[in-house]
Amino acid sequence: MPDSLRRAESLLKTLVERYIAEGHPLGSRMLAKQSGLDLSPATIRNVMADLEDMGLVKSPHTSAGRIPTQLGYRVFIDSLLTVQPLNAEKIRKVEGEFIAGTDPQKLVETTSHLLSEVTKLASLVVVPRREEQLVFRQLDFVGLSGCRVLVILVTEDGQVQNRIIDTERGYSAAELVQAANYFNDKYGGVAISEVKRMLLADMQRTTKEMQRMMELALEMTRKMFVEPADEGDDLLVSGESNLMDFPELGDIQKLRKLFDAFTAKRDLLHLLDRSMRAGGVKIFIGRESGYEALKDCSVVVAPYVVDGQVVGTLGVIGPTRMPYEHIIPFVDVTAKLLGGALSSIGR
Amino acid sequence: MPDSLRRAESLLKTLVERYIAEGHPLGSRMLAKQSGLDLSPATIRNVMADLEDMGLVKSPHTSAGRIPTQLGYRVFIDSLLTVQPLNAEKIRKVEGEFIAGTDPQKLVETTSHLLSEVTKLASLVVVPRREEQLVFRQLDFVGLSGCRVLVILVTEDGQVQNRIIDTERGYSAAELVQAANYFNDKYGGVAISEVKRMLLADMQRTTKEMQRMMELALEMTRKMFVEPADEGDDLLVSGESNLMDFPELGDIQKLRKLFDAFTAKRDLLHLLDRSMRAGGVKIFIGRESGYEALKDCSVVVAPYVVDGQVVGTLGVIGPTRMPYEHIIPFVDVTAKLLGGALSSIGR
DNA sequence: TTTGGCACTCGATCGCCTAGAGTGCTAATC
DNA sequence: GATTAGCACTCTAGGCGATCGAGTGCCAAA
Repeated sequence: MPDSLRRAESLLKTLVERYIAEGHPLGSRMLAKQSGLDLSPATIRNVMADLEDMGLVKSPHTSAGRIPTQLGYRVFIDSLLTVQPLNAEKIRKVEGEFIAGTDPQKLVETTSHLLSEVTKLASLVVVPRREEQLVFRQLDFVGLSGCRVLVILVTEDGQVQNRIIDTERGYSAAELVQAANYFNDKYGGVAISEVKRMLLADMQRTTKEMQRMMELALEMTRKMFVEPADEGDDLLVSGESNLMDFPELGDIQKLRKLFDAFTAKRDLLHLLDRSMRAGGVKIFIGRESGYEALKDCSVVVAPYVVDGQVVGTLGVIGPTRMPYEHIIPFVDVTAKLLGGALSSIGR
Repeated sequence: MPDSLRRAESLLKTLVERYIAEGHPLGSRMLAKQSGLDLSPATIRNVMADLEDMGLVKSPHTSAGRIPTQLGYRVFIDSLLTVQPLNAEKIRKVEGEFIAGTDPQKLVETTSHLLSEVTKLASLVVVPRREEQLVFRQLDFVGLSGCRVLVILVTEDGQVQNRIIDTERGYSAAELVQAANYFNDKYGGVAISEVKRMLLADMQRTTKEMQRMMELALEMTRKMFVEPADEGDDLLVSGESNLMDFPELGDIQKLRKLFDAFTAKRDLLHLLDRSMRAGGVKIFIGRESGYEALKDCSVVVAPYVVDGQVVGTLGVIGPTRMPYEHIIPFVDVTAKLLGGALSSIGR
């Protein structure tokens, strides 16, 4: 019966919409009025019973109307949601935040704040530190006290990483410059991962003639490249405290778990990594994320693309009951804008 | 009557101690047992009435025993507290965290985590970015796409700051190297604030002969140095979620205000700045901090010293009811250790 | 000065009740 | 056969009152 099915869908839609907007369970009476279907509460009740059998809605208790289940949200989002396109003015305003001439780090931070500011949720941005995608540009050695040397690594996209390392012996400023030059000539423009491999190979067959200068360069760069640099990607979170405004997260215990997840980052990073492959916006509802701490939350994320390559992911996290129709397009355009801004730095 | 006064003090001391430990208001009966003074509850009640008159204790309601007031805590800390010295083993363990060969940024982050980890409170560390104290060491220019140049600034203490700037025209790699050399020779070892001043002066009297090379160096460094760099000091907060475990901060509204203060940072920075001058550990109890959001919190901070100069402040923030006798010495040694570790990098 | 005694206050907890919202089922209606 | 009205039932929220226990303040005795 496609007719009664359509009706059920329509009712589910208004139920989810109203629930998202108000936060109260919806009774048959209310739903009859809101639906615009001109049905009596009794009929609505029958439909709701069916929806409950299908696992799309549930009631918190006997006399309390219905709220969507996780599955209900899923169906709503997948086939019932009518996304509100951002109006041009708003896009313009957001675009203005991505001022061109800034370095990647700043750009990513701005994006993170923008996301949480506009959505009033917590925002997540994965900062790509994945070496596979970075291309080596330049290295600098700066002698510090004793045998310590500060190594500064610049990649093609303008990221700067630095690290202090201990060397076997002290080196003069001239030696350091020479070593850096040697290194830069040899490896400039090579992917970091490749540099790593070449270094390892070079270390094996260090012949006498290259010894002098290589020795130094190798010693220092080994520590920089080969030893585990920073634990891979990094995650930027902001607007966490926005989540405290939602009554469904009012339980301090839940909140604590959530905040701990923000600081631990590991699980979240893994979650965001999963959505790197997919093309557009991806949504995890409640337990779909696979993490207990997020069971009352939804995560809306989109990968962003620099020079045709997916390099990172960004998105927001909030209560399951969030205004998806606004959040989804916003996350979408933000990802595109960030990708664009980052691409323009590279070249 | 010094005798009855001593008694009152002793009672206040045990009251504060017990209250810090248990969190419940203390009644006369309980206090009589705990005090070890061999007095009847009735007598205790009289003393408590006096203490209440003095504004040192109060009762939440008529039949609920007494808790310390802000003033009570103050008196307790100033003259009654017996600080527990850290045992040698613990110091050793903490010392181990300050591995020598790391850069300042990492060191400060480690300290921040250590503080919150050990105290189970939220930790605060002011990262010194104050230019007055930084000494210029080296500059690098890395050409990016178009007219964009990445400027990398290294200071004597091994800090690295970088910034992308837009220039008037594109420069060749050789030009960039030359300009950097020129700049490094001229300003190496000079305090940043001094570099700024000299730059401003030089820009005025740019004579022809220096023009060639100066022009470039000036253009780029003007943006780096003269335009407001990063908004001054930065504040590192960690372990915020520890605060959610305290029932006295169980009110979501309060918590929200507190967390907002952490992200806003401005007020906190100002507060920590105030304690830069003072020598040792400084304690702000409740409203003493002057900020509404902190009215139920205490802040324990100590400045840290690098090469004889106070450069920053660190500490913890938690509920007024915190175990001061452990927190205070811990903050104290942490400040000393961080100062020491940072000094050893400088030279 | 200390203490015992006593009246009093107040919060917390429990049980009870009611009002209201909403359901599910059955029988009547279209 | 689908829809609806009617009705009994369930459950929550909130108010009311009683009781209990912890603790105070004060007074009079020791």
